[in-house]
Amino acid sequence: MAADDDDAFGPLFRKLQRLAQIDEADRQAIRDLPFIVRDVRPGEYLVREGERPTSCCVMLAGYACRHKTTGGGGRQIVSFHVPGDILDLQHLLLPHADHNLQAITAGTYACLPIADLRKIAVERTTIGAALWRDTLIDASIFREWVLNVGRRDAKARIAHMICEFATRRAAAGLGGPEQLALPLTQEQIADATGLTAVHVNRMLAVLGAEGLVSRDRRPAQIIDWQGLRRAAGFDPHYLHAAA
Amino acid sequence: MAADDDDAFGPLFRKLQRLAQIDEADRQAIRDLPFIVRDVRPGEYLVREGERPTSCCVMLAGYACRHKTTGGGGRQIVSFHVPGDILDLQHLLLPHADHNLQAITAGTYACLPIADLRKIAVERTTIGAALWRDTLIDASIFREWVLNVGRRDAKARIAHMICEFATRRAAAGLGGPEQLALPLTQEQIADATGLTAVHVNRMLAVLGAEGLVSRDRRPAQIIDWQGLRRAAGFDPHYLHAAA
DNA sequence: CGACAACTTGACGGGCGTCAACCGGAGTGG
DNA sequence: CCACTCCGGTTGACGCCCGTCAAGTTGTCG
Repeated sequence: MAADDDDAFGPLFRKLQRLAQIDEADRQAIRDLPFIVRDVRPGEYLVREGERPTSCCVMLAGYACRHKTTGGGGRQIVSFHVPGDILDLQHLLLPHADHNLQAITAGTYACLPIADLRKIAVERTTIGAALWRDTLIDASIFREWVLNVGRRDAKARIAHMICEFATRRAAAGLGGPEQLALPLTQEQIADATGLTAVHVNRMLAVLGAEGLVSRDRRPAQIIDWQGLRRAAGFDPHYLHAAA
Repeated sequence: MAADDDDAFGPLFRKLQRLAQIDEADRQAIRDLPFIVRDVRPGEYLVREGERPTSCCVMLAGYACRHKTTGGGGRQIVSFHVPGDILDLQHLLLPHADHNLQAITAGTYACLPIADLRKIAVERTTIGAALWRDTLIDASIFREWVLNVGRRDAKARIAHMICEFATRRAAAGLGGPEQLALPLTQEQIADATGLTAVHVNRMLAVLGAEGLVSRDRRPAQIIDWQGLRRAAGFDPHYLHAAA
C-alpha cells in the first residue's frame, strides 16, 4: 500500500478502472500479490511461442508487440501494447503460448503469478469482470486487424494502424494523437500491416505529401489527426472505449 | 431436464466439456435457463453491427460466420462457426456489437438471456472458466487469421482456411476432414481470405490440379488431408485443442 | 423454359513485392 | 578526431500476384 506500489501499478489501475468499477479493496488485493518488476531492453522477448508461462506480464512503461510467424519465415505483428496493458492474459486458462511477446522499446513490466491472478479473478468478481472484458476487447481489436489487413489498401491500412496506436496511447493517458512520436520502425509497421518495409516507406511518403504525417523529423508524427482518420476510415467504436 | 433439452444442448455441452470439467449440476443449471430455440434461413442475420443484443446465440445446427465491413464497402469475414459454438459471448460484457453475425446455411440456435448467462458464469465458476477460456481461444484464432491474411499467399491462405474449418468441424463431432462437404461459396471464401471470388476460383483450380481437393462434384471436398495441411502450413496448436 | 446464383475462363492492368544501390545518423574503436 | 560499421530510411527499376472487367457455362428452382 506504499505510495511507490501505487505509482508503479498506476497505469494498470487506470486501465482496470476503465474496464470495471474496481474499488480500493480490489486495488489492495492486487498490490498484495507477490510480483516482481522487470526492466527489459528493446527487442527483448518476454514470452516465446510454445512456452508455458507461469507469470503474467503487465506493462508499466514502454511499448511492446505480439507476433507470429509462418513456416516460411513471414512475420506478422498481431497487436501493439501501451502501458497498463496486460500482455498475456490468455495464459490464465491456456497453458501454451501461441505467439511471441516482444518489447519494442525499453520498458518495465510487473510479472504476476498466473495462479494468483486466476484466484483473484474468481474471488473478486469485479476484477474478474475487468479482466474478462479486457480479453473481449482484445478479441475485438484482432477482428478489426483482420479487416484492416484483409480489405484495406496499403495507405489506409497504415493510416488505420497509426490511428489505433495513437488512440490507445491517448487512452493510457500518454498524450493526444497530435503529440505522438511513433516509436516504430518502418519494418515493424510493415510486419503489422502485412506489407513490406519498402512499400511502407512509399506510403508514408504519400501520407506526408498529403500533410497527414510529418516526415522531416523522425520519429514520425501526426500532423492532421482528422485527415488521418478520414484516410484510414478509422472508427474507434471497436475499441469499446476502454482499450 | 427432458431428454429433448439434453439432445438440443448436446453440441454445446460437448464443447463446454472440452473447455472445462463441467458436471451434471452445471449442465442442469444451463438447462434451467430461460431460452428460446430459433430456426434461421441461409443468409439471415442474427446480430448486426451497432446493435445492443440482449441474448446470446448458441449454435445447435448449421454454419454461421461473423463479418465486418470497411466504409468503402469491403466485406471481411472474421470467423466461421460450427454447432456448439457460442456466437456472441462478447456481449456478456460489451454492450454494442462491433460486427455482424450471419447464418451461412439453414440452422437452429438457442438464444440465452445475457443477464442470466452472466449470472451463471459468476455463480458456477467452472462454467465461467469454460466461457472465458472459449473467448481466449476465439482470440487466438483471430490472431492466426491476421497472420493468414497478412502473410500467406493466396493458395496457402485458402488451404489454411479450409484446414481450420475441417478441424473445428471434426472437433464438433461432425466427421473427419476427408468427409467434409465445404458449405461455402467461393465468394464467402474470398471474403474470409481477403481475396476476390475470381482469384479463389483460380486457386481452387490449382489445389484441385494438385490432387488436394476435389472440384468435379460440388460442394468441394478434401481429397488429400495431409497434402492440404502441408500446402497451408497448418499447425492446429493455435486452436488449443478445444475449438 | 426462363431466371438467377454460382462457377469458370480469358485478357488486361495495377498495386505491391523484390532487388539493389545509396544516404544519413548513432555508436564504436583506434 | 576520424574511420568504420550498422541499422534504418530512401529511391528507382522491374516484374509478378492478384484485382478488375467481361463473357460464357452450369445447375437449380420456379
